[in-house]
Amino acid sequence: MDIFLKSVSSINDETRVKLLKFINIHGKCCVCDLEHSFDMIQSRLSRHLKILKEAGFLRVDRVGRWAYYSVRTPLDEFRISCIKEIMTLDLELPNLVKACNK
Amino acid sequence: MDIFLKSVSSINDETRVKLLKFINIHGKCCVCDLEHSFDMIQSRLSRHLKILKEAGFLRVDRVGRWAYYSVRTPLDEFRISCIKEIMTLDLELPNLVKACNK
DNA sequence: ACAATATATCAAGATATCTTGATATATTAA
DNA sequence: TTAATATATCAAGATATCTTGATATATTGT
Repeated sequence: MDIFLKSVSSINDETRVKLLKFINIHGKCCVCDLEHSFDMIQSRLSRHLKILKEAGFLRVDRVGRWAYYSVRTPLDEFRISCIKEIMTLDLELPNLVKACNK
Repeated sequence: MDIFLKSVSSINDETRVKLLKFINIHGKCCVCDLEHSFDMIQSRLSRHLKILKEAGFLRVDRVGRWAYYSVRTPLDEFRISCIKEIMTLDLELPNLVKACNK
């Protein structure tokens, strides 16, 4: 039950649904690109990414000072169906802005 | 997005997940049977059933003074996958107690 | 019409979640 | 080693959700 509720509560937020869809579309994204794409305060973004990660939707790869978030794979059937449903939603997503000094 | 978040938030609660599974197992249940099965205060139960109904998971049929809640059908794919996942969860559900004067 | 039963709704306190700004940590460049 | 960049975490206020108890509504039986 706890794991189920963790998955569900992680997508019970407009910001995180948009982030998840955005990352699913663009693939691996570093935090600062997301920060600038979404024009979102960094602490807020970091928190939302952590929640999606701990819920099993995202993974992080750390390279140097960067953290790259991407959709975890393989995903179980339920999380796949959640992402599938999120992909059908008509959301206003920002354009990808490359902003950090890589 | 709003409809999606309504569905998701409706199953983002342990009580409602249990109710939904219970009703899916037993079929049509009236409020007072649920009330006694779950040993739950009536106002609380009524509120949770309303949330599941408005989220599209349940329907109500009123017969005389009784309200029977059952899983709505047909359900879209996403809600089906939610219920499917909930059915796999190892939850402690109460026994069905028939308690009203029908 | 009156009482009893079944259900729904409301108000208020308790609890959880979200946002922001400040600060901490870790890596790289100079 | 110092400064700058990228990311994470914490504390506190703002907002939303849950629970309870009281009350409202609607139906049935007498």
